[in-house]
Amino acid sequence: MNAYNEYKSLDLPSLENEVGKFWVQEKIFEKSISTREGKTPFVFYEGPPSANGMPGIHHVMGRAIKDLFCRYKTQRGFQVNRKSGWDTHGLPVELSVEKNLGITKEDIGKKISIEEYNAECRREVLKYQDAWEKLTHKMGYWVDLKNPYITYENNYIETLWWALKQLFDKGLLYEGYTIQPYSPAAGTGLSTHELNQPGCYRLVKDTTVVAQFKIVNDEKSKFLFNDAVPVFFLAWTTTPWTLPSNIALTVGGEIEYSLVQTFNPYTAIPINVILAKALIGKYFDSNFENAEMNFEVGKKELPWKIISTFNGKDLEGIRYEQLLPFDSNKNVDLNDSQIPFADAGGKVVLGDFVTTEDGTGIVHTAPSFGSDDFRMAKKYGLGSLTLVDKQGKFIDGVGEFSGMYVKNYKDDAKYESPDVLICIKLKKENKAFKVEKYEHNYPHCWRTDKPVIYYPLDSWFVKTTAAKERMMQLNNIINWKPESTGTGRFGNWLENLQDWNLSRSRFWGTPLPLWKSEDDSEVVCIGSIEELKAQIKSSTENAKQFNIEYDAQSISENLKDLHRPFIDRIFLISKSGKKLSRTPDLVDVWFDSGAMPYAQWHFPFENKDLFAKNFPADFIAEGVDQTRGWFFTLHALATLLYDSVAYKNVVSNGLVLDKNGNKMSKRLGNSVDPFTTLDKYGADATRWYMISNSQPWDNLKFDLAGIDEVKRKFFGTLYNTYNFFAVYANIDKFIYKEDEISLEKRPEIDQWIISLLNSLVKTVQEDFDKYEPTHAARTIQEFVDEHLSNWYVRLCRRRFWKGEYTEDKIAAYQTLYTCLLTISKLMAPVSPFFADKLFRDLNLVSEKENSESVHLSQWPEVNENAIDKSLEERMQIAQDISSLVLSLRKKVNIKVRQPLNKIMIPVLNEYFQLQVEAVKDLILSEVNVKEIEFITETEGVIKKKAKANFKLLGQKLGKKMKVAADVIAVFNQNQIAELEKNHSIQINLENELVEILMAEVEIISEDIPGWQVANKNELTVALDITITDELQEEGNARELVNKLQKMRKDGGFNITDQVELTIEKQDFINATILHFKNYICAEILADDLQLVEQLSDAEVVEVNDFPIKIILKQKK
RNA sequence: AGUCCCGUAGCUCAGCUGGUUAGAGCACUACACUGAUAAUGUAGGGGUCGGCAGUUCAAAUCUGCCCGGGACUACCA
Repeated sequence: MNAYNEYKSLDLPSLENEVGKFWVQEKIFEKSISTREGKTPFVFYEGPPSANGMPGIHHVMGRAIKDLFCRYKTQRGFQVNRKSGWDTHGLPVELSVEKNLGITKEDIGKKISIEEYNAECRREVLKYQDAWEKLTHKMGYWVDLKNPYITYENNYIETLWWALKQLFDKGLLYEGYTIQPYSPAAGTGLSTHELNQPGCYRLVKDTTVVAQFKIVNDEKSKFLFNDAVPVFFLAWTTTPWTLPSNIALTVGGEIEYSLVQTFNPYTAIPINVILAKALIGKYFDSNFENAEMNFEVGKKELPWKIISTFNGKDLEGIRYEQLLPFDSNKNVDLNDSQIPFADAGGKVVLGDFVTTEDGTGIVHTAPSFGSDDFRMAKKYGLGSLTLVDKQGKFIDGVGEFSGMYVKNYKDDAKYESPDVLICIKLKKENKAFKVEKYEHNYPHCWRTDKPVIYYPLDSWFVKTTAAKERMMQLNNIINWKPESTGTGRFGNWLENLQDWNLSRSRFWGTPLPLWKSEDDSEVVCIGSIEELKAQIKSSTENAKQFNIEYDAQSISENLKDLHRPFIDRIFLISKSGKKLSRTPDLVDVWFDSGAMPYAQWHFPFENKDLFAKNFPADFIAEGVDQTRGWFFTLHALATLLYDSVAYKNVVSNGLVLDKNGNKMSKRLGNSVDPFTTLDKYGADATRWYMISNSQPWDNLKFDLAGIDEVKRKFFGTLYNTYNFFAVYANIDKFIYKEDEISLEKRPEIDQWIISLLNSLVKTVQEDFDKYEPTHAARTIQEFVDEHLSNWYVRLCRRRFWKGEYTEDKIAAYQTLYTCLLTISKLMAPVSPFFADKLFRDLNLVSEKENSESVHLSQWPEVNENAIDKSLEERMQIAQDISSLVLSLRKKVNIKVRQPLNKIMIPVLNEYFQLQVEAVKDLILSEVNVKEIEFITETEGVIKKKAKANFKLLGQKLGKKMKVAADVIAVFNQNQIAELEKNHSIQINLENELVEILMAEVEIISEDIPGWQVANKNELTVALDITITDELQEEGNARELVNKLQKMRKDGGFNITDQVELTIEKQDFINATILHFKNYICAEILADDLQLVEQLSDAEVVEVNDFPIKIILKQKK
């Protein structure tokens, strides 16, 4: 009892296992929240992971960041609730279910009912929940797994409905029409996610055409006509099947276009054409520019001539004739009515997306089949033509093309491509300028392998653009780490904000709570289950009134699960007697997670107070890939619903790459399994490595060797330091029962390490407050390695293992104990297991702290009075001087055990001398030298050197700086003396006298002629290397002690065992033993030392190259 | 294509409100130390600070352009 645990080796994984068990048994996590009851909350939101995939090493990274700030704030006294969550809806779940069942989307509702399908999804979605929970425990991520929010639960969905209803009531939810990737073969729209499946973009050869659009000669276009020759726009397309649906031509306003005189290559008819000047070379051979104007079909030499050149702007509004007029495109659709083509299209418009990289610089625009095209139609009030139906075939009334599939969707062996047929037709009609095969990347439906087309589909949108300005304002008060993600990536995204397309035509997700009449005239948005019940009730009455059959009882039974298909079975009857059916779309899963601040509490149906206390979040953290995902949806919903930010601080962390900087992927086999990593290296070393190696927002090149290094350098050193303390504290029975020895009564070195320790606490606290964990970890590591272990413990070793239990010894124990305990608190957020073990090993004996775990303890308070910068400075001087002396010893090959008489240090000011004198004893014992002699300038033995202070002089001298620096660098001793005496000196710079002040120059002592000298910055040290007989004897004595200590150790003696020593007389050693007998005995714990004439059965050891015979025995 | 991040020793990273000879750890080599010892100390080699321009007396640091790696968003007529 009451002894510090001592360890034989450092085994992080088993240590963590043990600490983890302790946390569970003693409910430490629960206590970390319950003991902060009533304290200021620090609100954290957990971004819900999807448990239908295995966690990866990058999840350890992300969660380490989340965990460390939550733990830190707990230590700072805040109450930090952490509700966990699971993201359960969405495409990935559906895809894996389909894969498992071997079905496709078309089979749903046919081979398998929606009910069974969704039941399968529900089972699938938490498939890896166990693995996730295991990882959570293993890595020490504290989050409340017992009460997670789960996005598929009815309560969660009900809150989403509430949120949607809020938006609906504010007029922020509307139905619109957009162009989306659509697979006619599968009969379904595709998400961008689906298009990004591997292999969807494929290189295909398509028939392309540069079509000629004949310009109408009118007031606007007359500048293009000067004879009877017809003038055409040239426009290129890779999808000729969209040409019958052409509505407009788009040109770039600032792009230069030329009117070119030439012939149609297929008909040899003389024509004038317009295309971008920069692209003329693509269609015309420069050899035939201005050639004689005649041409025959089949000839290669196509003559051409530029008639004029103008800007795209000049073409705006010019009209052209419909390229392929049919019955069905005489009129076009515009605002639900039919308008003649010429009134709603057939003209040139300006678009900023036009480039001169390929094509002709004039873009064929078919609003139904391209999103740019669609945008242009909206902007210019153009109509649209959709001459292709959802099966992917031309509708009736497109002449010979009617009923043809635009791509070979039915695997018809005799299939003829309308692309080709249209090109042939155009050629014949003098409307094609160039037809060729073109190879390009085109998206394909990953399920059917058939080309996707872009097609207009109905969708519901959130009108985020309405709150664009407000969202940007609110973004300014969010503290982004790094800042650039907020101002750059996120800010930019907000500036170019589009409305949020909510609709997904899928099965497993939150159903849109919208019920619509068939004629679209009535829409009801439902905001709660109660409301839906009320609607069913009023529907019953409405139904009665209109004699419609309505069985409220059986309809209400579908309320038990708010998913499809049950919800689809609910229909309503409006006051006007219309049947309202649910819009079959689901809500984008990002809405699920963006609404988690409300839905996790089933707000506003329950927990109103809880929500109020937990909104907005103080802190969230996710990968930078969430910028336009979760970070956006949280922000958008908070702005729209509450005119508030959703989070005040956000850390967006980078990716975890493999050690070569490549993205980890299962396919490449370079992904790192988090479980084996944690098993082998431990969570603490892994977490410490991740946090200390690179800033969270930089990508981490994950290298297992780096974890090893952290384990050795940091944990190894800290463990050694603790073990050192434990071994001696147990011997001396130090249990911190004595009163605290006041700082001023402790030796300088104790004051120093305590000063550094307080500076450390301050820095680490500031770093954590600023969400800069990397600097915090590195600073802690530097303190432990450089200062505590390599200087404090090394210099103080003797204080621990020598002599009586004096006040000095107690001071040493108290100091080291305080350092270790404080370190345990500072490192606890990053490496929670080891920190807790360290804390408890110390505290179980001392019982100084009343917390049973470091994670329940209070963050150390900074004692500003203990911080002594002047002391820190002089200890730095001591370290530098010691290092210089050691390097001098090395240079002349005199080992440290050999004492030397003196070192000499030139002093240039009194303060410096005082600083050195204060740490003199430390230096002398560290470098084993008897005395320090200070050499002042008056003795004239120091060679000095002057150096310009660039910062000061540069501002003063400007251009002359370089010359001045050169002049000052070669100042002789007299000049320096003059400067020191008068505090200024005149120098000649390019024939101009300039006064240089003392303060503008640094003077350093460079050399003491005649001595061994070493320099570091302004510090200079000389070493007297004369070894007198006396020094030699002392050196021998110390060497002998060293050998004897080794014999003790090899002989397996305990540290405290007393010994008896016998040595055979030798000329070499006699004097030494005579003079240093007491010293030797004290060092090796010998009661007596016998010097005898002859020894048999003795051990022979070499002392400074002389063999000495020795018998060392344990005293009985 | 746009936006953002990153590029400093073989590797991982500091330094970047412009200022003197650009630092640390790891790795490598040599030597030393030895009651913290699978630790430690000292010394050494190793750099066009991604490239090119510009601003300036002075640029790793500020500006512009470019190259390479990565992320996201969009598009490919």
